[in-house]
Amino acid sequence: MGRPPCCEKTPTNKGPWTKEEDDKLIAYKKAHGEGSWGSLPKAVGLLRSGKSCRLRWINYLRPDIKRGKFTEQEVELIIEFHSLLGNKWSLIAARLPGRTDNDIKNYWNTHVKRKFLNRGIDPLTRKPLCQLPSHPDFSTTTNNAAATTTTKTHSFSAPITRIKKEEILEIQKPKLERCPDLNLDLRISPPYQQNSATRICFTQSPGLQTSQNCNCTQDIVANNNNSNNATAIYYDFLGLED
DNA sequence: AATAGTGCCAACCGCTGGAAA
DNA sequence: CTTTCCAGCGGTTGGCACTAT
Repeated sequence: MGRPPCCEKTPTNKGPWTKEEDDKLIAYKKAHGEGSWGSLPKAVGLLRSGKSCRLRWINYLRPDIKRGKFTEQEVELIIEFHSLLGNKWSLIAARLPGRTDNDIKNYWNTHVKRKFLNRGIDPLTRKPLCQLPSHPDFSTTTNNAAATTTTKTHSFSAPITRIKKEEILEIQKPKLERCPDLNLDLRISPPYQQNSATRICFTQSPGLQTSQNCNCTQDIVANNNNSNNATAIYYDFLGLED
């Protein structure tokens, strides 16, 4: 019953790839392009699983892979996209040409994450560690209702808390003081708006030049002149507005 | 020079969702 | 509808390279 396997299950090699294995895989991909990873090892003559071949190709052998250190610009983008997308490494990688999800994940875990932790900031929530339930100091900060509420709803509605770019870059310098007096809530879903006429301006999302592409300001003026109460709300997705 | 500690990254593991039978 | 396979993804690990003592 069910779908038959596309290929035989044979014992496979594990561990680091040899030059010969790489060459075989590259030659096959050059000749055949995209194909079934399941049947590829047998076709190529490799004692590897299709999964292993796919990983090796995507993370290392692909011709468009960019190797070497991440530039400052790339690091900024990673931080920005991570604040927006979370640990969706493949989505972040799709926005950084030549970089793989594995690369980005490794870079995040070995560089950026530690820098957040050094500053006493939870890398995932951007909240001070002392405000997290698992933190020893948490009980001392939970005396008010706001502190005890764990918000799982993410919204772009203002007021959005901002992490300034300088703030993030500053993370590279380890500091001793912890739990800075910052509200670092991340809000990433469209807001609920009672007023259906309210519009959202997305032009401050990465890659768009606000001044060139956004005409919300003019619209507001026009709408106000027409006295129909419509408003445009600006959301800085990543809280990085200077 | 030897050893221990740390950082980095390639590769593996396990899970999930979609497609096929 | 159920079962199975496969591709893709995120988390984790093993081992090499480098640095500090």
